[in-house]
Amino acid sequence: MILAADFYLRDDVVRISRDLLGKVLCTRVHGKLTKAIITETEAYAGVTDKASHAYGDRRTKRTEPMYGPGGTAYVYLCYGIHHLFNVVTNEEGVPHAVLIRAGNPVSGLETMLRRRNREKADKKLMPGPGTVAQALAITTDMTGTDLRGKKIWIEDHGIVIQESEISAGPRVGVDYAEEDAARLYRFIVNSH
DNA sequence: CGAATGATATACT
DNA sequence: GTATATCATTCGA
Repeated sequence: MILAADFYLRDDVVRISRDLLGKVLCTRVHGKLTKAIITETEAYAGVTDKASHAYGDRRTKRTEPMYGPGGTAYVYLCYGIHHLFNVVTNEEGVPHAVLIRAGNPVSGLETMLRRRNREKADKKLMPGPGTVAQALAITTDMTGTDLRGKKIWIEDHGIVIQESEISAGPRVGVDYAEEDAARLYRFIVNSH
């Protein structure tokens, strides 16, 4: 079943990041259906978080989707090469988001392998946020679209991740964020 | 370890 | 309008 709006509209982005572990991210691009279970996430807590693009209420054309209602996609190009996919949370006007950092294939494996230019499904299939987006063909033209659309959506397969299987840690690649860089906003499912 | 690579934000003219 | 610094990274040595 597809995740309902009230899942995204809650006001605790850190809690939503943790709850997204075990959910299934799905895309249908060029007629190809691909699904991946989410195994790693990071929370970005809006205007007060120095690691967030929306820190200091910097509302620009790029960050605009984060100001939309929870359940919207925020995709942008990083380092000129990689598309990074985020789930917008909280009510409209509050720019909270969750970065999807890693996943495991559920279906459409052949398509993902081809997109990633790999032979076998190994640990290098989706080890980071850029590669997840590449495997699922997520691009910036999906930014601002609803996560219950025809091209991209998130399903709940009833998979329950126990607290004991989750590790929390500091976020990656945000050294510039000073004291906010140390926050435990990253969640990983063990057995990666 | 370090190059690749381009959109975007910001600070100029 | 034009210029330039800066990235929520990846891959191959």
